[in-house]
Amino acid sequence: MQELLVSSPIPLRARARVPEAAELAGIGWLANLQDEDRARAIADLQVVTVNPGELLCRVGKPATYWFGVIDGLLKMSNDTAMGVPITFTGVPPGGWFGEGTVIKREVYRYNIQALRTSLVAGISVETFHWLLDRSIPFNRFVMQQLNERLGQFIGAREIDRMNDPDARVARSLAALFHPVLYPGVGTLLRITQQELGYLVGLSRQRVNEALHSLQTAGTIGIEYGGLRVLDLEQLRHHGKAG
DNA sequence: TCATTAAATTGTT
DNA sequence: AACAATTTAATGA
Repeated sequence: MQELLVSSPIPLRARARVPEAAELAGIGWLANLQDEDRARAIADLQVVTVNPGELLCRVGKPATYWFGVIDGLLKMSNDTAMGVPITFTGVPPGGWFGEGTVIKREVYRYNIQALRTSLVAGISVETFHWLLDRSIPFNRFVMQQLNERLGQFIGAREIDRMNDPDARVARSLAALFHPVLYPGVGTLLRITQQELGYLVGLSRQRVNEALHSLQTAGTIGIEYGGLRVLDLEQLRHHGKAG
């Protein structure tokens, strides 16, 4: 299995550019804002293409941007004090993260790494706070975001303790298909079996086996370079009693 | 637009 | 981990 290398030829900041109209359309919360607020948000928005293996956030770095995935797939990993990565979460299109640390003006508490070439948008801490101070729709969005993510992290701990690989794959997949946190995903998630292996912590072969088991059960559909959800509730509850 | 080739992804052992 | 089979993307006429 090839290791995901960390490369940084040109700093992300230097590669950032102004987003195109089609890219703005993929940012759901913009539509909630009043015209004036939206204009300011768009004026501050930047996008950057992140290459596979590149780090977007590093633990300990001051939070300067609030990020969202427009296209691609990122991996959020927390390290323990001993440096052993413990929790993994994928961030598919439509997902925004970092609000917790941005609100408190602290340092990032996790690493964010691109699993594949991804297009990531960001607004500055200043604009984030400006919106937080005056826009109720923006506050609603952030609050909902925090609430849903809390539920996900609780679920992630449960997944970590499960020893049935099929259930782990199912529950991790269900998390990626979360309609509120990741509205950009829809019913077809673009992810390879290799990438899913990285997220769940299983070999590609085992992931392949688990996916076929889920497909036979009618829970998902396997497609080239992606997975389609046929029964989200069954995915969510896989491995639960009752 | 179509045919050919290379690259990526999946299926299997 | 290795390999074959399949699907997509890239290339050029």
